[in-house]
Amino acid sequence: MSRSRSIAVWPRSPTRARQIQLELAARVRREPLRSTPRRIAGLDAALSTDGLDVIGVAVIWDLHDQCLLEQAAARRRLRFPYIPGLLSFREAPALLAALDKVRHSPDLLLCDGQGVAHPRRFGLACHLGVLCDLPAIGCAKSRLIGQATDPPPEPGAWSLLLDNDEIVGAVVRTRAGSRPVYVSVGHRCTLDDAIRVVLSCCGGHRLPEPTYWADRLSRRLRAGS
DNA sequence: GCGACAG
DNA sequence: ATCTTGTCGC
Repeated sequence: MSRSRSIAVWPRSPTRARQIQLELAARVRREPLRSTPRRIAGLDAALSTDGLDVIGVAVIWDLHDQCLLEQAAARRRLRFPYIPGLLSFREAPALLAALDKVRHSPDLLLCDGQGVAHPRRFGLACHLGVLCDLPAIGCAKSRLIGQATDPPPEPGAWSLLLDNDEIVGAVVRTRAGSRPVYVSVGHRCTLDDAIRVVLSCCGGHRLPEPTYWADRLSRRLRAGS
């Protein structure tokens, strides 16, 4: 029961990977969310202790009841090096495999990485969103591209992330006293939707609950192997 | 050539 | 991501 289409391609060379990004970037849709998402999939990855595998984790967070419904993980051999701008070719295979193991179908994907706040407007969240044909949001812990002023110190405050004159995302303060997070559209939603969703599931942590729990589980699994 | 650079 | 001790702050 694969949730992603069979259009996935996993190149070995950086050049081919960038070419694929340019092709798939044309499929990214920035449009209003059709309905309020309830089941949010939180995605994150960790490396195995030996550094040979990627451990992908997918958790399902119920935004209505504010609780964790399910969690799943998948381990895949690393087949691509880490190169800024090409992160998805390294983590996506394991994340998609983890997503396929989850029983509750998610309404939206919340990823630990960028969406369109990317050199070719195709970060991890766009890649996963397009392959699964689901609304997706990128919520990264640091910046890849773009400039922004520091958002005010109050939780909920944010400032636009600009790449020249283009709006590529927002720098959002999810918690007082903590560094802000970088939010951007992954697929099938607007930047306002993305900011709203991220803020709606931030329960006291810097990271939104879905991503927070996925991160926690991935580290736990790493420690146990 | 130099600096930047998700995880 | 991962490696790592102490240390500043609430």
